[in-house]
Amino acid sequence: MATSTAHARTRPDAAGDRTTRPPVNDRRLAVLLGYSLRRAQLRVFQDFATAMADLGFTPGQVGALLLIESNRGLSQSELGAALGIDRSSVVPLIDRLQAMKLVRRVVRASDRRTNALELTEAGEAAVRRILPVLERHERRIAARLSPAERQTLMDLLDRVAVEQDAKEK
Amino acid sequence: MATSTAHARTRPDAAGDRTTRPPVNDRRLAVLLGYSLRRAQLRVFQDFATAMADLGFTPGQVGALLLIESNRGLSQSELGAALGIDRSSVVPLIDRLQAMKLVRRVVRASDRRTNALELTEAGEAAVRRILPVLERHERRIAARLSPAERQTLMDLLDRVAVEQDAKEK
DNA sequence: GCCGAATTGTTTGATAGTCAAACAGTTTGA
DNA sequence: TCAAACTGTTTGACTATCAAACAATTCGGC
Repeated sequence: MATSTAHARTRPDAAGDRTTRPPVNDRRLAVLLGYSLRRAQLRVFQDFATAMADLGFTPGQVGALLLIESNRGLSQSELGAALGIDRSSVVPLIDRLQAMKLVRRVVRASDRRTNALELTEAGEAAVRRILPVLERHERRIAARLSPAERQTLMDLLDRVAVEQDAKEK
Repeated sequence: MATSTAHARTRPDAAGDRTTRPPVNDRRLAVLLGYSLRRAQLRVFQDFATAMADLGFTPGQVGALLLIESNRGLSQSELGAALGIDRSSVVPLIDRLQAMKLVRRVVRASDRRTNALELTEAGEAAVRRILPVLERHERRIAARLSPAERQTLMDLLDRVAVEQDAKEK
């Protein structure tokens, strides 16, 4: 799958299926929720990543921009927690966005340890450019779902994502 | 989230919420299917990875073992395609499993280019050890779902994972 | 049969993403 | 006042991944 785009097969019939290519047997994995989850997530992420790459952004950068837009003055640690990455990983991420003139690090007088993150004018413009691309992405991946099914899916996923309440047994 | 386990906050009230810590605002992301998907997948994968680590395996190794078990004589390229990784990445994966004496590379007379992958006795024993752990993992992540809901979730996910039929517009 | 094209496994970089640990500056609470 | 905690940062290591090139082997059209 990942290589199919990289390798341009020239032979007419060898591209996908040799006369009778037996598909790989999944039976041990196919019963697992995590298996379906992984495949769906892979496809969605792929679509998301290429859609954002067209705009010149990585998925992480888009997440950061959208979170800063909705949380002006967010600190780098808070951003990292929200993105699920270490705060030391936030540094180069913001470095890059700052070099692109999309994000500012503002020193706040009330607490000189933290950097309050803000979007610049160009950053807000970038978000406005991102939103419609995001909507098209969403329509694309939910193309085979009715609105009700889409809502059901999100509800069930959120239920799965809930942390187990410290019952580790 | 990832850091919450690494950092042991000792201060009683600073652990989760300073008196009124405003939770990070998600509004732009929370409407996206991919967002729910990512969080659920992260939690499931975490559970899976730690469960398998207890057995001494990485997720990739478990996938390889289960696929070889269900497809005796699989080639490395086919395995890579099934796992969604490049065939060059399969090499060290199988190297490791072979060093553990769980997998054999068999040269087939019919095609001396390919390696037919097979489980050893120890490999089959490993699979037998893995299966119940897999079942417990599955029960854990589906704990908040009824059997019907679990089935619905898998069906919807499989529908999302379907490749878009070459309509790239 | 012959020979160019394709396939397979492999090696060798290169890249990206992540964390852990240590640090200095700053704030906080007893 | 001062030890403990928090913040951003740097550095180093590690993992996972791919791309490209290679030799050995097979295949298909002529």
